[in-house]
Amino acid sequence: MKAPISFYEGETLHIAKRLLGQKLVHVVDGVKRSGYIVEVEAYKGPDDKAAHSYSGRRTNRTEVMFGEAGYAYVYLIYGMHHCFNIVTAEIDIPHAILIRAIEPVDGIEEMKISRFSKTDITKAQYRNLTSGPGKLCRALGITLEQQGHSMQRDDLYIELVPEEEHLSSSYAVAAGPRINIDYAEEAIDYPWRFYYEGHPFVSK
DNA sequence: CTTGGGATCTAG
DNA sequence: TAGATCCCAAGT
Repeated sequence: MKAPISFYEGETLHIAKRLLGQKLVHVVDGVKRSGYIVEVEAYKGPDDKAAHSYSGRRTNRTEVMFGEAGYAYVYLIYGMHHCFNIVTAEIDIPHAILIRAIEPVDGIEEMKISRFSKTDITKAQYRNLTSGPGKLCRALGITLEQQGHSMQRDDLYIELVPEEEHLSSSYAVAAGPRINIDYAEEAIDYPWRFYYEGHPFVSK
């Protein structure tokens, strides 16, 4: 079942934790690519110094964060990598959740091609398929084209995972400080990164 | 128009 | 551990 808009409304930290174990789906050329979410980070502007929407900074790039929940916020970083976020909370509250890692499920061969241009890869390469925000975007075929897209589309959505196949029953949820936000002063230590402890696809 | 910097990844 | 590589936003 596709996660409804209401899934993304409410308290961002709760939504972040609820996203763990759900399936992120992107359909490319009619082929479904997906993975279980195993690592996320919450960004809560305008008060969060790590957020692009800090202090209400509203630009073409960040505009979507100020809109309603359940939309994709995609941006390019370091000139070459894409990062995929989902907007949460109410209108004018510019929160978003960065998806940092997934465990591959559907379309694995297609993801291998997108990442390594071949399907014959080593174990180490397989572990690197989707274990980071830039890597998973590359694998899923997410680019700036998806910026601002609704998560209710037929080709981009979260699929709610039935309780019995949920990773949360096998892994403990850990919380810790977010990665690479050393400029964020007092927000550096906020424990807004959530992940499955010991899961092989968690970054780093 | 110019400039500085960034929620990363890979290779060596 | 450095280098790739370029959008984005702020300032002139």
